[in-house]
Amino acid sequence: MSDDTSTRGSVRTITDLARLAGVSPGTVSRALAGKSLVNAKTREKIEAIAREHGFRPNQMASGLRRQKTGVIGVVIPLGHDTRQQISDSFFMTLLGHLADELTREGYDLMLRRVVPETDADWLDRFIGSGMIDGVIVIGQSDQFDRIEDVADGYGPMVVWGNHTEGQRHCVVGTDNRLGGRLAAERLIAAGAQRLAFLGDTTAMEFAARFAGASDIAARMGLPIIALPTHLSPERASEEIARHLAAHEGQIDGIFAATDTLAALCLTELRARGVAVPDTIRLVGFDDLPIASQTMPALTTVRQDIAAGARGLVDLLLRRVAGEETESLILPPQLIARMSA
Amino acid sequence: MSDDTSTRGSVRTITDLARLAGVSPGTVSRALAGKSLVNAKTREKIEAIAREHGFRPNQMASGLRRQKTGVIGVVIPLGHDTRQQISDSFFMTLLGHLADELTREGYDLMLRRVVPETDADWLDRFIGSGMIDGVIVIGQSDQFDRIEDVADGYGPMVVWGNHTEGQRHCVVGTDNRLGGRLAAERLIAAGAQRLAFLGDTTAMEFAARFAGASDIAARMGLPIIALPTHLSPERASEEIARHLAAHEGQIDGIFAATDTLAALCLTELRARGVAVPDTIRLVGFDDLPIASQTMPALTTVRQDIAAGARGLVDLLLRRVAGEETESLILPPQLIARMSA
DNA sequence: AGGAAAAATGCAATCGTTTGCAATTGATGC
DNA sequence: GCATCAATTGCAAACGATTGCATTTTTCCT
Repeated sequence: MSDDTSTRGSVRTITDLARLAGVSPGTVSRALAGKSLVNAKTREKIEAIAREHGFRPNQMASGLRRQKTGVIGVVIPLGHDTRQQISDSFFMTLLGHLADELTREGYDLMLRRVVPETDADWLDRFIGSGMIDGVIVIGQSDQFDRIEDVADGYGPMVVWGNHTEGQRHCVVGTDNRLGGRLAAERLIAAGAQRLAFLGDTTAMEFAARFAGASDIAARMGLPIIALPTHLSPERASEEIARHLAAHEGQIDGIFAATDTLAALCLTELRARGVAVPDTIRLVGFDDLPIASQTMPALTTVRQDIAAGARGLVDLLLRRVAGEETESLILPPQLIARMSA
Repeated sequence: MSDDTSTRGSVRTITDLARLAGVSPGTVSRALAGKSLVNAKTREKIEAIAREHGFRPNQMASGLRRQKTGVIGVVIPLGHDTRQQISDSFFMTLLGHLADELTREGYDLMLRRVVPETDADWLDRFIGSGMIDGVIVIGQSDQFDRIEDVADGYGPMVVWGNHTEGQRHCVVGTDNRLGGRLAAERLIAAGAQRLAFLGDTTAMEFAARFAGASDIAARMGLPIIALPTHLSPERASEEIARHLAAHEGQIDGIFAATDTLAALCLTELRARGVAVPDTIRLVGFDDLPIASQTMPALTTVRQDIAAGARGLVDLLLRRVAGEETESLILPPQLIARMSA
């Protein structure tokens, strides 16, 4: 190839480039940074040489000097159930949108999955590494207190999760309690009288969803029970089967904490020959793609993932810039389909 | 809190710590790095102080000096169809496993999504940034040639994708052609005589799957047609509907490039009142969680995602260490369920 | 006790870029 | 033609950790 004369990579540092251009490294730095303090012709020449040799300034050195890395950390704390989020397409979709948003703002994304149980120090370690300008925590898991602690001393952090009155860390999330109310109202409107909640209520978001459903059940004088269930498909199927067997004939409306769980539940119900929505009504949460593809299609509570990602990035970047920001609570929306 | 006396963050540099410990920065560095050249008591003292003040060495500075960052780049090139992979749970699951594997090996993961069309320079830019010790490319998209070019001058790169005879870059992937054969054989064994392939054959992996199916069709003297379909759910549904309408009654076996497409196809077939597998047999690819939850459950060709992630990381780290490595081709496995 | 070898530590240069300040160049006005 | 001022550029000190080499301290042997 003809442009191989450029000996790809022979110009590795700004100093090499400076020598070629016959100027000082400082000038090269300014030229490439687009500062106005450099003569137009000089800049042009430098840019030409840089382009020709495919030169890229070393981000580590730049980061070190400027005390800014251009990288945002995204950390996913995993609960006991290590495999929990790996298959949860909600988190993964959120991650995809985050990557888009951050890229658009010129930031890179450093992803870390941590197991708080085996590594109490997870958040401080990430922040203290000097590699990131800010951090987005996806999911509070059972680490609410630790996050609160960190928030006191570290500004540029935003968390996806549930909002609690008076909390100190900045959070973005759906109004889970309201979502729970919508779900329960729908189940009852569809004729359900004895409700059940499918999900692990030790997770804050899920607890709030359950609380919302309980609000409505209480107001209507109807019973509601919680059926603890893990998120990972292997365990969930079995647990759901047990729950359904144990409460056979005693429930006629199920609110699943997640569409994923709802879909599994649907499979189990079919296996048991239970008619949905005639015998048991079912409502999910998230409005994942799968919700519209089950048979019958899932009635569910939608979270606006794209808006969530935008909110997370927007708030975080303002915090990186030193601003104080309020939390952002997004409204859930009931998507009526066939299952309730 | 009592340990707030540690004035969190007052000890920011190795020099601060050295002053407190009454030694030189060099010694602190050696102590923290676990080198054996430092006295046990000194080390202990330094470690104690470090722990007490929550000290973490700055990774940027360390990376700069050592010319090693401890970060592996993961880049997802997006085709024309920008939204393509965002919802594709195959890629996201692979990403999750990659994060696990890299963490286990002590590396961080830097994620970047790029649109080669608007940014011809995507791969060189990432590599030249000095931020990463190596790069994993998830999917060749339509960038085969560019990847080949880069591979000539840059060692630590491994690509997830399809293997082509004589290619120069190191790839990990499923034997797509064999997978395609398995799918077609199954369809035919289930009674299909007129086959169709659902998917975009301009993507290399998909082309190989189609080629495999065509091998079998040709051997059996049966016809097979390609029905070009995008991956994003919005466009796919509509396109599938059009295909089904256009070829009504002319096909009795469909091989979908992806479980996601297969699931959508199933929904469309149901909408049209077509019986599966009686009238039309359907086989997917990937064995995603959704495959076992459709009605009827999907017969599909499994890719071992976890093994793929392990392979990618293993090969990459060996290349980071300077080794030359061969590509790794994983065997697909037919998972027989109800749809064919 | 004396001396050599081994162990521990300190010193200072280095990684590549940025940036405050000083020095140079060129332009302008009289 | 000279002083003045603005526009460019060069110089050198950072950023924080690492490491080869020199120096000190300790250990151990005779």
